[in-house]
Parts: sequence; structure tokens; C-alpha cells
Amino acid sequence: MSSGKREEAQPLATTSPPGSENLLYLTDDQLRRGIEAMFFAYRGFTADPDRILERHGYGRAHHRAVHFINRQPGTTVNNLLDILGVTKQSLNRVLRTLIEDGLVESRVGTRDRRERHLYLTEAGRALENELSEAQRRRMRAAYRAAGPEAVAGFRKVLEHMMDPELRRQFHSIREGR
Amino acid sequence: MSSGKREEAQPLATTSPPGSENLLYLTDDQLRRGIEAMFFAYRGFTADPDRILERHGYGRAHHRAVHFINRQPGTTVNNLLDILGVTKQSLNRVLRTLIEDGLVESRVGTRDRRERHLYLTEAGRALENELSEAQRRRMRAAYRAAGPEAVAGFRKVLEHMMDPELRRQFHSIREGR
DNA sequence: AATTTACGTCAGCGTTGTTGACTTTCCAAG
DNA sequence: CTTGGAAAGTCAACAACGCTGACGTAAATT
Repeated sequence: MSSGKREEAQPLATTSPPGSENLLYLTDDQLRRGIEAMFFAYRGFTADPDRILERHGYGRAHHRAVHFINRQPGTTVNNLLDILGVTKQSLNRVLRTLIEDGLVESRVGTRDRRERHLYLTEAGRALENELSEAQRRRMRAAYRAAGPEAVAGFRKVLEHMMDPELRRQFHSIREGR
Repeated sequence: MSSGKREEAQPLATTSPPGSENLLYLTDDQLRRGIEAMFFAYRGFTADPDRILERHGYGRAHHRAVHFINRQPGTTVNNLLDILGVTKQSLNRVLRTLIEDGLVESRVGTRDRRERHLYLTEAGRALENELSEAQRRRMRAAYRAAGPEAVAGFRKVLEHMMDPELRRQFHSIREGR
């Protein structure tokens, strides 16, 4: 298999465009490099929080919950389920430990008393900040090193990589309430 | 987005730069948006392969193994461990099923008979292509929609997000052998 | 009054990470 | 040549965190 140079080994190849325009950045090899870059970068992206979480006895699922509760204080369980894209059983396990440990407070809704509104406690905010701080530090370094135009491009590509539904949710997250 | 409001809710805030340059893209809020974009985009990034893998009864770990074996045919288990960043026990389980199912071939090393050199079989290449094809399709669409300059920026930021060691590995992956 | 919705929980399973203990193989020092 | 250690790989058991299914309860809706 290894023999030759080109990509001939691919039987179902979709290699070069037939119209053969000058879109070098769309070759299969460039796309593969992008895929690998995404893989390695995501590892870096989660490395710092992972270390912190381990010290506290939590996992990534806890991080995600804490992050989005901080982002939308008072959010309901159902809303969080939509954002995180997991089952309620899975989320519940995580939320239960966070509530037991006093990082998250669950208040029964006033308008609709079936709903539980979630808030970070002081301790919860402290953990969130520790995690976020570490992640922002890395992000800031990457942004700074790459420069503003690169950041704009980065954000643009990421947005187009999302599923349309997730993209809506991404845009529906705002400051404050 | 979020026009007027500040980020006063953070007690331990590291918000605005003291030197107060014009680096809008480095505000904590922009960084948080970037973090969330990464989160949602990665979901999209893995969504298509996940569906395919499920049909075949595999998981993401299988995808990663198949991907990098395809990328570096004849690679050893140890080399793969470095790239994937998991324990050999974890990788071994995945490799075993792939070998049993006839997607991967493991050849004892000639120079050092402790080593196993890994190759995709015809069936393995078929699966790799199916997965890669789906992922490349999404990547291509995102690249095309964002344009060449955005792609360059995307790649630049991702590179700076990697751990230095991972970045070296990223660059050490090449075509052919 | 009946149905639907929001939430919580129990039970059980699969993937994928972990550590610990073991075999086989290689190599170098005695 | 032998021996002891390092390296590559395998087996066993456990934990985190996804999943499905079933059930219960309270509250809103029809």
C-alpha cells in the first residue's frame, strides 16, 4: 500500500475538483489537516480544566453544567438539557452531586412550580471561575498569538461547523438572564 | 452581540485590560464566546462520524485509531499511544476488536519483534473512507462558507491552542510512510 | 376529569478512560 | 552465556458518563 506518493490508495476517492478551480484550501489533504488540527486543539482546549476538575473529583460533565448555569443563571433543567444534548438521567446524576456538594442551588419555579431554576452558589461561582479562568488563559494566549483577523476567521469557521440547531442555541445564549 | 452591558457579575473578575489597549477580541466575554463556539462546533464536528460508527457498532475511539493508522500505515502501538494520549490498555481494547473484525492487521516487527506494526485492511480502509468522507464533507462546507482567509485564521488559532508537545506531533504527521 | 409536561429516580447497559499485575522480547552488564 | 531491567503488549477490574426503559409525582393545560 505505502508505495506511491499520491493518494491513489483511496478507492472511493473524492480528491480533486473536476472543475479544478484554485481552491487549494479545499483539497482532501487540507481538510484532513483541519480535522486533525481540530482533534489536537480540542485536547488542549480541555486539558487545563480537566486537571482542575480532577483535583475536585469532578469530570467534564460537571464543567459543562457549571459553565452554562453560570452563563444563564436561573435556567431550567429542561433548557440545560437542550443545550448540553444529553439525557435527563445523565444530567441528573451530575446535577445531584453538584447540589449535594453545595455548588448549585435548585429553586422551585414561582410561575410554573414544576420547573427547577438553577443557580450557582458562592462556592459554585468560585469553581466556575477557576475553570473558566484557566480556559480563558489558554484561549487568550492563542488569540493574542494569532491576531484579530485570525480570530475572526476562527469564529467564522467554527460557526459553520455547527449543526444549524446548535448554532441557534449558540446565538441564543446571552449575558445576564 | 450583547451591546451595552458589562460583566460585573464576576467577583474575581479579570475583565478589562489595565493598559486598556484596543484589543476588543480579548475581552473575557469574547473569550467565553470562543469557548462556547469551540464546544458547539466540536459537537458538530463529531456528529456525522458518530452516526456512522453507531451503525457499525463502534465508538469514537475506534474512529481515532482507524484515522491515524490510515494516516501512518505501519505505525507501532507505542507511536499510536503518543498520538492518541490514552493508556495502552485503553487502546488495546479498541485495537483488539478492530483486529478481530478484520479492519486492522497487526504484524510483528521484523527488526524488533516486540513491536506490532498496524495496517488497515481493505475493509478498514472502506470504513475509514466512509468516516473521513462524512467529516470532510462538513469541513469542506464550513471552509467554503467561511472563505480562505477565515480558514487560515482558523488553523492559526487552533495551532496555538494545542499543547506544545501535541503541536509537535501534529506537525510530525505527514503523508505516505 | 383527563392528558400533557417537567422533573426526579431506579435499574441496567455500553464505551472508554483509568490502575495494577502479568508475559514476552530485547538488550546490556556482569 | 546468563541475568536483570526496560520496553511492548495483554488481561482484569474499576470509574465516569453517555444511553434506554420504566415509574412516580406534582402541576399545568385542555
